Amino acid sequence: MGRKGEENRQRIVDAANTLIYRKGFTATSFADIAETCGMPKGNFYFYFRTKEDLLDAVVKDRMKRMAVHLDKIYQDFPDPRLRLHRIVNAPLLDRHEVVQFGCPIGTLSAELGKQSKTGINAITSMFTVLLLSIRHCLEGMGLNHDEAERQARHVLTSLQGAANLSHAFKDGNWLEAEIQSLHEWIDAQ
Amino acid sequence: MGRKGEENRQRIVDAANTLIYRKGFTATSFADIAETCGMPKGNFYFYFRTKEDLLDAVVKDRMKRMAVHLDKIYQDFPDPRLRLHRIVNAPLLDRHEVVQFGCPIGTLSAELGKQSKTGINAITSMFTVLLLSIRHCLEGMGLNHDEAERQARHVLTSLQGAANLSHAFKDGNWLEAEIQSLHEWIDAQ
DNA sequence: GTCTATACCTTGATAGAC
DNA sequence: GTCTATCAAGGTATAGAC
Repeated sequence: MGRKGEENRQRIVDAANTLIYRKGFTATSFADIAETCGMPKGNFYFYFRTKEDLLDAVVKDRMKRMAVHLDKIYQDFPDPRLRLHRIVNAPLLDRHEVVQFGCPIGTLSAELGKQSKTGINAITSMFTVLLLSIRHCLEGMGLNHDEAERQARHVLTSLQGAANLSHAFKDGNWLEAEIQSLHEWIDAQ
Repeated sequence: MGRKGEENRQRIVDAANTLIYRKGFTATSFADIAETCGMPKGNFYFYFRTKEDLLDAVVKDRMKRMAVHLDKIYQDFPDPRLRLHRIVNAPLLDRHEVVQFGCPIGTLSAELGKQSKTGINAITSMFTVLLLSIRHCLEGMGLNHDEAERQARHVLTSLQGAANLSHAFKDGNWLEAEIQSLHEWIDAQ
């Protein structure tokens, strides 16, 4: 596939990514995606064999973007405590979108987890990467392995719950309050 | 509508309730529901004008069941601390289902919140009822109004996050560990 | 590689016999 | 009230011209 082909493929993935986030996977149709990226839907089958294949590509793309984001934090913040502050603060950077459409990882995994779609393993691995990053920071701050794992799970749980309730109530204060608590807790460690 | 009619209506609501929980609202079709409750789908339109009307009935039914459940806890446990223990423990009673299909309130509100379905307000009110119950317990335990609200939100956030991650990872330990922490926290208040 | 046209199925919803 | 038959619309996926 040439350069032009790669570009088109990426345009499809980007449009699908946005729409799946905003409407959900089942509720997103090829017609929607075609309209958003300005391509006839017949073209999709040149790049992806099925709708699920497109979903896999979208999840891989999200995974890649998250890895880039985490890498940047790792480079910019060598200190594990400051690093952790940045990681838990990330949802607030997209506060408005989280209120409107929920957590991009959480809402998709919730939908795919009900059915037994293949994409569920991939999206869950995004949670795993986040968990490992958080645990690594906590270990760097002096917590032993078991305690770091325990607390990292608690941090991820809080973020996930706060994103969900912010979305349900359409109120960013849930997210803000919970992340504020996390910042204070980090400084107390 | 006579007794027989009420029965049939309830059978439809029950089947829809189960399927919407297991597959999601969009992914649940009238054909699915008809097969589950053993009625031709043509009948549904005698009881409900649209699929959204049926959704509203399902949410109202869930709301009613939760109210009954909470009432029972209120009668059986006059002490606010014991009461709160029971409330936060509730998800563990359906542990297996939560792992398979997620939180019945959280996953549905996540789906409906993305679209602007009318049912979103009703399902969110289930969170509100839970929040008020938790806050009421905390006030009964001596916390002042603001602090009780703050902590009640934190409790609900933890439960919601734990249910989501249990579902995503298909691992009930997330739920168990978080609820265990909540029990310990309650006893420390 | 890209596009149009369309096959084929399932969806929510309706009509009308009984 | 209950059922069968069917509708129009929209879904994924395919065929084939260019």
